[in-house]
Amino acid sequence: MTTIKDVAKLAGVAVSTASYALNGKQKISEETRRKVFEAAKKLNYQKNGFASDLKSKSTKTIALILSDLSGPYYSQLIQGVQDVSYENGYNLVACSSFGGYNSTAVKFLMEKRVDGTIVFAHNIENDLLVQAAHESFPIIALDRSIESDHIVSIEVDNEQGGYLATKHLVELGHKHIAYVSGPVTTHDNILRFKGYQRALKEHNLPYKSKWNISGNFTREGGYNAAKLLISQKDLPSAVFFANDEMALGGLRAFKEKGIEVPKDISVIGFDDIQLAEYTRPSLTTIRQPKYEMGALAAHILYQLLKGEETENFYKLSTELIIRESTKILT
Amino acid sequence: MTTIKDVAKLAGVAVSTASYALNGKQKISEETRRKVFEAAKKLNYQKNGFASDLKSKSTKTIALILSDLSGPYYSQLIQGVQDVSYENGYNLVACSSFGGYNSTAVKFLMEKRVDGTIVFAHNIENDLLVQAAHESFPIIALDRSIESDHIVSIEVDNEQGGYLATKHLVELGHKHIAYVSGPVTTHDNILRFKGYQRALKEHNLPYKSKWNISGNFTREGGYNAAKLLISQKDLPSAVFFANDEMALGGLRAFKEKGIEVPKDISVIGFDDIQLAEYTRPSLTTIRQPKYEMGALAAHILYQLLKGEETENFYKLSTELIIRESTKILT
DNA sequence: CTGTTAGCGCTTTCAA
DNA sequence: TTGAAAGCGCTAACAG
Repeated sequence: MTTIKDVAKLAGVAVSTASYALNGKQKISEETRRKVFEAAKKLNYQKNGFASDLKSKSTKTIALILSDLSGPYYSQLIQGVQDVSYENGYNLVACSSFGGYNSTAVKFLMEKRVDGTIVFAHNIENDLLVQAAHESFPIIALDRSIESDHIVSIEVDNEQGGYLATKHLVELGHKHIAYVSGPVTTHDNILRFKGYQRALKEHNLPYKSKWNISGNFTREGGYNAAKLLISQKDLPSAVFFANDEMALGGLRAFKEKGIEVPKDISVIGFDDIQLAEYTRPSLTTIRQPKYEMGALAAHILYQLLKGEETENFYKLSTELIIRESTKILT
Repeated sequence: MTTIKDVAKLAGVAVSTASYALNGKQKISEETRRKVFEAAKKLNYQKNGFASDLKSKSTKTIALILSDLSGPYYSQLIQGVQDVSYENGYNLVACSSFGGYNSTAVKFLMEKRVDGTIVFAHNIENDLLVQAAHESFPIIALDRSIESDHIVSIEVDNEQGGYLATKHLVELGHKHIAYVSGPVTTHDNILRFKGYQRALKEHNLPYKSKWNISGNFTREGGYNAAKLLISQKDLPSAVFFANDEMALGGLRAFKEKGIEVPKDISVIGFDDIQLAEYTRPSLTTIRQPKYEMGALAAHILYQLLKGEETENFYKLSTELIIRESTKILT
């Protein structure tokens, strides 16, 4: 590997001069600059990133930590982060927290290989984030609330989303509304369920636990939950699936049993994944502002990096997207 | 920031001892190790990744460079890379080549911030890769063929895919088969088109240039191409869209004009994107082995990193996926 | 088993 | 405008 030393030697200047020239500092004469660049080119010199980072104590890059790099779910979020990063002249790398303590994510968090990070990965514990955060290493935590210095959390208002979904069904005249939940201990699920209950209560509708079925946030789980609902007789007139994946499974189960959506039963999901638009019938759902979330996260991170003050908690609203899977109860 | 020096001082040992202890080297006594860890914990010590990389000349991480980090298209590819990386105990970061010469990707390529890289981004030129590649920095180039030391290319057999698609249509009895192409200069498009022509020739079917329409690889382009085909009268009985996105646009155009797929016209795509399964009718297409491509790329990269020999060129086969959008010509 | 020390490749202060 | 030299935080060779 050729180093800056080699370049300096070939150009017949001092290392410092070579460094100044290569980095475009003003104080170097045209002549010298040219010589240095020539030498660099001849040797196919490529700077060693670590060495310069080590010295300058800044990498001009941030990391986006996701629990699954390959999830299409993150697409818009990434887009938001990317756009804002680009505007700010920062570099962005994405890494996965797959593998827990041995994951790339944890390595990046603990070894400060970047200037700051945005974390959207539930398999990383709060403690670890608290430990990793530092004045010179701010962290933006998505979809969790965490109170600590140098950490800002951004959450989607899941409670409001749950409320919105349920209210939509109620306003269509539905009085018997089932809730297919995600893993019961999940933060997201708990809040969506709270919103569901609040809407019921506000409209004086009773909550029936037999209509609260667990679906594990998976397509399969939603399928099974719908099957269970059907086998219970006394089918509700509407079902709120706590995410779209489960709703997809539910749609399939209803179709298999000859129950027509939305004629016989209304279905609403949560997330607005890409597929929601393409199912038959297309899926009414609650849209999470994912792009905005990513953009906001990046924006705040860059403020922090500039030493500016910010709130340490943000909440984003959801939006009801009405498609074909819900209709007025006749 | 607390450094290893601070830890050593607090523990009352030398830096080297602290380093050995922290890195789990054998030669340190239990007692000393304990002292060091205690001190590290008390100071919330976190190692500086660059410094150690600089010294050890290895990062144990590779980069996956994509032209668009947020594209759902890459999902399976990433999965393949990730799985194999995990098995090999390497870290993986993904970065985008968006922004050309100022992109994160180029920074990582030129500044050797990782041990090696897999590139799937057409906006990075061959020259740059050739320049960046080095014995200690192997590069795997996907979907392009490039001949240079320390670079291995992996391609999907686009020609064979084009042939397969066309042959499928021919075998269903179609004699009038249009080709909706991507940008005409694209490597991918050229090869798919070649395959199309080979299949025609092999079955003694004439090639008609009026049935070769450009669609730019976009949904919109496919839509327009289909419209054009329709307005030309003399509609072919089958259309091969050089990718699924265009086929989606085509499907919409046909539906709008009351032309039924596959009754009136057969449609085949290329890629097997996730949506292909969900359109009405679902889309017959050519699947690219994306997971395999990612896994193979990573596998080869790790071989190279271990100093083993490999081929410098690999070609992967495609597969015909028959769904509803093609049928026997009656 | 532990300590001393050189040095990875770079940036930047200071002096010329 | 240029050069000499210090030192970022760490690892590892070597000596004890």
